[in-house]
Amino acid sequence: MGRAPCCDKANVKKGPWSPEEDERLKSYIEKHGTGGNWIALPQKIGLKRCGKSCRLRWLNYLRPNIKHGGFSDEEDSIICSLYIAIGSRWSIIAAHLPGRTDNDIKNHWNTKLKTRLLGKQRKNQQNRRSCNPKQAMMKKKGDSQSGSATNEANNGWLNQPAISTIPFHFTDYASNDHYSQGSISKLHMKLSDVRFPCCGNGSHQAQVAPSLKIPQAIYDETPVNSTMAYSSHENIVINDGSPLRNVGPEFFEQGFNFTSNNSLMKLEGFDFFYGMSSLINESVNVSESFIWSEMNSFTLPVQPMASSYEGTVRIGEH
DNA sequence: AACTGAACCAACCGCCCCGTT
DNA sequence: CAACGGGGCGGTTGGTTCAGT
Repeated sequence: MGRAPCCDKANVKKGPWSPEEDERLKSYIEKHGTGGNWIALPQKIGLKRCGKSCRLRWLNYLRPNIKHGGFSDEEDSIICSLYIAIGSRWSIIAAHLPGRTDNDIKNHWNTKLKTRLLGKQRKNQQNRRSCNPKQAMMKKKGDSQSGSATNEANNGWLNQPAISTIPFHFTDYASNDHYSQGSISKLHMKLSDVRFPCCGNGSHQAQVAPSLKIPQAIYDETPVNSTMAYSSHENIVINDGSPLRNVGPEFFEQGFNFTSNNSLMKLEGFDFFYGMSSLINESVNVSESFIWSEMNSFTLPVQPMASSYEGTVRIGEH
C-alpha cells in the first residue's frame, strides 16, 4: 500500500509555471514567508499547484540570488571533487556553491560533467575538441560566464594544467558514516557499471568496482594540518603517530595500495579517476590501458571547511 | 525546408528521513 | 512505540532548442 498523495493530483496544475504564478508565489513568500507548510501554501495564495511543486519552484528558480548556467571552472572542479568524495548528494554539493541549486548542479553534472569526467564518448569529445558549436552556442546564450576565456573550443575544466589542483572539501558530514562510507558505497555501485575509456582491457580493470572502497581513514577526524603517511600495509599513521581507524589489511587486499613520499600518498585503486585523468592527460589514447606511473600528478589539497580537517592526497606522484 | 538526434533543463515522481501526535 | 505527514532529496521524464543531414 502506497502512501497517500500530498495533494489532490486531479486538481493541481502541472507543467511549466506561468509568469503570473511565479509572481504570485514570489510576492507571497517575500511578504509572509513559507509559513513552514508548503502543502498549505498554494491554497493560501490561490494557486492550483502541489505544495511540493511550489517549494521546488521557489527553491530552484524564484529564490533570490539564484545563479543559472555559467558554471565556472572552479565550480566545476568543486562539483567533481565533491562528487568523487560523497557521491550524488546534490544538496550537500549545492551547499558549497552559493547561489546554485541542487537541481541545477545535478543537471549540470548529468549533462556535462559526468560525460567529461567519466570519459563517456571520448571519441565525441575529441571530435568536439577542435570545434564545439553547441557549447559555443550556449556561451552565446550566456550559459558560460566562466572565467576561462581561453580556448573556447575546449571546456575550461579540461584546460587545467597537467598538475591539476581541485579543491576538496571535507565537512562534518564526511566523518559521519552515513555520509561517507554509505554514500561512497552507493557511488561505488554506480561506478561499477561504468566503463572507463582507459581501462577497458587494461590491467587495472580487475581493480575497478565492486572492490573499490575509499579508506574510511580519509574521512576520519584527521587533525587539522596533519599530514598522512603510511608505515606499512598493516597500518596507516598520521605523522603524529596516531593510528587512523578502519583501514586494515583487507583494504589493501582489495587492490589498494599506498606508497609513501614523505607526507604524500600515491593512492592506487582509484580507478574512477581514470576517466578524469584521461581528460587531463591529453595524450592518453582510448585504446591504451592506463598506467598510473605514466600519469601526471593530480593533487587534491584538502581544504578545511568550518572546523574540519586538512590533509593532502596526491595521486600518481612518485 | 523537413527531418532526426543530441543536448539541455525545468519539473515531476516517489522514496526516505524525521518531527509530531 | 507506532503511525502519520511534511519536507527534503535523488532519479527520471518530457519539452524545447539547435545542429547536422
